[in-house]
Amino acid sequence: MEHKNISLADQVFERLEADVLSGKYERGQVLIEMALCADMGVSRTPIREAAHRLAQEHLVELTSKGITVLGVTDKDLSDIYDIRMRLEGMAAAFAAKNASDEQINEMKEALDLQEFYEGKKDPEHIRYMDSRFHDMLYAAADSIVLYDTLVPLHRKTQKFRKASVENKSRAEASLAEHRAILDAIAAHDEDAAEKAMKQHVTNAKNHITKGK
Amino acid sequence: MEHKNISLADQVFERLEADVLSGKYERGQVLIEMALCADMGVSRTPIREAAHRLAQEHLVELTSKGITVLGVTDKDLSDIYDIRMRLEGMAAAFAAKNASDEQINEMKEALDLQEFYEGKKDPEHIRYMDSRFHDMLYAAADSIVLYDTLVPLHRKTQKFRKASVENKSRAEASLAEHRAILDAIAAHDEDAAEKAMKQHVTNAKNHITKGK
DNA sequence: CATAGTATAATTGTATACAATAATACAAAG
DNA sequence: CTTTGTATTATTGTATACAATTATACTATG
Repeated sequence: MEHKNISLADQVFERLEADVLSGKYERGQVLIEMALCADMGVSRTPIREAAHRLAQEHLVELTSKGITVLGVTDKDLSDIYDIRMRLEGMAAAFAAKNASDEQINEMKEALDLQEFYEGKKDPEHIRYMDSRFHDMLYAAADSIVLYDTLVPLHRKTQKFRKASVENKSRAEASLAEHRAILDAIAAHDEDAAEKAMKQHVTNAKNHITKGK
Repeated sequence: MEHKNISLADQVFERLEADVLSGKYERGQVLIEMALCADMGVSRTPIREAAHRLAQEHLVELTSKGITVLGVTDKDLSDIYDIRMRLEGMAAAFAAKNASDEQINEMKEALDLQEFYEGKKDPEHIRYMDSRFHDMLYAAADSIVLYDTLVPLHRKTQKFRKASVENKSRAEASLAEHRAILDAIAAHDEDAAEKAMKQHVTNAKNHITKGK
């Protein structure tokens, strides 16, 4: 892998976002800039930059007391899936229209890898390949606005997807749904792609919010 | 009006965003932090914070050369309306479900004012009341995620709405569409609200992208 | 004991100084 | 004339110093 010149601020942002999304910091907890500086071994500047970006995504709130953790509530999660139901369908339709043969092949490889890791019962990699498929699909849709809108929403659901990838039957169904979506995209059938994706996100939501 | 304790960074962000969206800075133009400091009479810290927030919204790009203006392209605009078609419909449905009587009354007052300003041929206020109606509807939908997703998209279309509010027949049609949406919300008819909103955004897109 | 007031401390907001990197101009060599 | 190497400059990234605001603890007073 290539190492890009990633700024400290970017690194802090990723780590802080991951810690909020993973639940390491719980809702209501107040983080202090200086304490984070000591934890991460950087000055306040990159910490502040990251905190402000998190605030823009409503994952934290900045007050005179410090950085209050908000995280993702059950209501947020439900709303995110409702939004994704509509927008991922749109993205799939766009991808069906615009995807190049190369992009389709790359997505197919991602799904083959997903199948491989399911055989090895490797949840970490399964989740990664799942994210990768969606990310590649967003890219194939060829819409910066759609990409910027969907990626943060998708990331916010990550900790909740853990249970799904560890559940064999849901993981298998998810793979089959991905293949159906890709088939429609490969056939450049926009309607079919949109419907298949809508069904996929609906199923994912039902599985994740079950019992909540 | 109450004066909230708005930081310099917030002020710089609003001004910079407005200048990018209004076209004062054109696409490709490179802004330098120090030059902006001199323009606005503040230090680099708030300028940097604002620039990074703009970068997160893809309105600018940060490189070693400076702050490159991206703005909103025609393709972006088209995609934004496609997204809004789906999500504003969702917001209207949510609002039909959740809006309080007080919120419905407030929206009605906003539409009455919109009608008043159309009579006075005051485009600036027409546009403001239009934004206000949509913003109140987002709030009535009672979904932070939806709100955070839609508000930036709505703001990005602002400079393109200028022509619409100055066109008498479109402005009148827009008001009638708003009233139809509000009627459905007041009746708590989710499907009707969604359909009415979808039609409204579709019409708005058709009017704005006409000839592009 | 409750409450108001005040001094202190903690925290963020802002400005500036310093470091690292990347762009640019220019000169020298082929 | 082109190209390559180098010195200089311009620009952002980062750390730190300072200011302003807000929270907190404590004391005096009723």
